[in-house]
Amino acid sequence: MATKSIDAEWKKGSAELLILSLLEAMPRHGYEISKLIEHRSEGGIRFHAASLYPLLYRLEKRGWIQGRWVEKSGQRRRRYYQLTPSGVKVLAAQREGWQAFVEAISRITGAENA
Amino acid sequence: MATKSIDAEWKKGSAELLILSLLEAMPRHGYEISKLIEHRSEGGIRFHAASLYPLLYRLEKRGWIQGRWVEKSGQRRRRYYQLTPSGVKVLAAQREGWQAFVEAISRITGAENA
DNA sequence: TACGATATGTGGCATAGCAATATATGGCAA
DNA sequence: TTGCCATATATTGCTATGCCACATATCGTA
Repeated sequence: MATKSIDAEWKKGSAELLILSLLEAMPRHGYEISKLIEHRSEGGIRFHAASLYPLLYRLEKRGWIQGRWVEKSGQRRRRYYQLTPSGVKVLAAQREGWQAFVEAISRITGAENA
Repeated sequence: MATKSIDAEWKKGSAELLILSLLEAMPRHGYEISKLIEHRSEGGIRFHAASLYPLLYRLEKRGWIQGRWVEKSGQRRRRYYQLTPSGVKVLAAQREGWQAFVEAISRITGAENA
């Protein structure tokens, strides 16, 4: 139970919001993003490489994030992504959308006394 | 904008929670469920027939809901679904899981000052 | 040498949403 | 009487996407 995700299904769709949010403050690379999500959710939400990297390419292709390779001696090359101006706008819209969605779910699942 | 879903992606996975919640108080049929969700979310969340009916079959197959045909003169036959004891337990677990998920998302997307 | 952590990448399968389409009934308007 | 809309359930086929398993590559440590 503790090794499993909170719910694999619910992770879908929220992935973009999570990644864009984490890139808001500073550029980060893929592995860092996956570890951050894992730690902050206390292991509840986990991104697999096979989901994360293709998603990063999609976000970059849409122009929401911009990646650049950083090579430092003593470590494998990393691709750091940062939010583009377009990505900042999308993030704001997604935050609003997420709020609205959570409220809608709340109204539907909790209004059984109506 | 108003004709579009809040976000098609976020609907994924929450579908089961929505349906189980709506069946908690009383048995309902498919079309009724889709209309209820649409109205309570003020059009933000909408279930298409091609998603809803297969989902209802899946839930019934898993033993979480039980359907029965109701035929009344003057209207098309309807299939009313009600929660099974197993479904009640699953609903409780899904409610908890949803809460935990929303909190985890909040921690990840809002902790950029850490 | 061997293993684990870091770091990125991909082929292929399974799931699942949705557009389009179909069937069937009843009410209402042209 | 013909046509259209709302109700109500159902399926086919396309597409998007998550994940298992595997691969590549570097570094530290035992």
